[in-house]
Amino acid sequence: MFWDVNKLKEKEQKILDTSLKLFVERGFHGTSTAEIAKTAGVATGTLFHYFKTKEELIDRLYIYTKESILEEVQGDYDEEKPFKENVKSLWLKFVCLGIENPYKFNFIMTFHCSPYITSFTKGRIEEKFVELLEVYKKGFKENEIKEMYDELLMDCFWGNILNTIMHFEKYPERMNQQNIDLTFELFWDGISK
Amino acid sequence: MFWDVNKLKEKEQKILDTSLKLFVERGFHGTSTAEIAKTAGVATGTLFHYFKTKEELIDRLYIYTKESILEEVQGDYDEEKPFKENVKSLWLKFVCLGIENPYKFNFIMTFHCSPYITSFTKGRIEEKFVELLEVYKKGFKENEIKEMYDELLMDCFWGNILNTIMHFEKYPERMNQQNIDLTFELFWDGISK
DNA sequence: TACCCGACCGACTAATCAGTCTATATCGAT
DNA sequence: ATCGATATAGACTGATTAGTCGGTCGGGTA
Repeated sequence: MFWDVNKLKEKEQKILDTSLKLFVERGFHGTSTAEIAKTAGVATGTLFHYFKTKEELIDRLYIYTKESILEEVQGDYDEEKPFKENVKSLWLKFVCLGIENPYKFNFIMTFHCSPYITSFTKGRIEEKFVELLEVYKKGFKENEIKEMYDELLMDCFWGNILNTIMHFEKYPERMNQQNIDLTFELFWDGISK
Repeated sequence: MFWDVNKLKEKEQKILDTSLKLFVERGFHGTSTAEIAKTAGVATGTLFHYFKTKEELIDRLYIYTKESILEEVQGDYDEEKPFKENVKSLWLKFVCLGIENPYKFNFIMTFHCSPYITSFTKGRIEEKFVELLEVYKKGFKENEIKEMYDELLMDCFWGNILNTIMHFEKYPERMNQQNIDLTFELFWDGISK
């Protein structure tokens, strides 16, 4: 039956959610599978039923986390609006998402360089992010932006977003409309001619 | 004798160097003390002779790493030169240091948020960095900089440095005078009024 | 009814871990 | 030459680890 399909996946889901939290708080090797299972309220046998190895667990957690972020930032581009507003809108969406989901972003920041995630997995999900930004790349070329190669522009964009999220995580009392606008201007005025 | 004093500390030094490399590559819990000892070419007994616990090892490694960076960036401020040049000179020193010592910077990035380093240690070394930047803070206030609070300015400065290091680590073929100058302008034009 | 398959469990195992212990070696000082 | 202190070694230990195994349970199918 339909609700049983969901119920079946409930434990798998719980294992993923628990792993996200524990991996961020204590690291990959610092979190035992026994601890994940216990915290998630399942047996170790169940954990290894869904995930063949601990490596497969973190690998699939990486995909799951990145895809859930990607889903929330889809098809946002509005040709009617000025380019800067489009960029700011995307930037703001990522920043808000990061502040609302500190564990997800922390996990990605910590593990995107790690050897546990296979490069196949990294590449597969990276492609989707490049796709998302494709429509903006054209805009950057047509506007009053400093001359630079795509990779630098992308790293500046991402770097600024991650930096902003970490900053407001550190100083939550500073987070208000004015300061958020300011941090975007820091990025925009930097890349503007 | 003089060279014997150095020789005595040789193994301690080797343990620190080896730990830096292994902790970055495989994480804290992912690196066993036996592995560190073996790679460093000492016995486990020797490792625990110099470092009471694994926690003390990473704690002292953190101090050692940050202090070695700090030492190389001291007393650089030149009242004669324009402010922007002073800032760029400091910025450049950090960026070059980061590119020359990827393990050191990677270690700090990975572990400055980690629970293994005691907050006492973190605080003690953080003070010295704040001291270093004190002389620049005054300069920022007196120049044509956007109005913002110190913590945001500092996070932008550091964020840009770390971002730049990571970018050129990823695309070493892009690293040349022109692109390094450009990345600094990205920061400077961002914070400028 | 019978039986089959995937979900789920937790006791179990072989390997590995951080840290200890005891023994020897080498130092500088007297 | 002798001595206390420190440096070094590596076998050893109790605890913990990732992963296994043999089993129960319950819904779907024939």
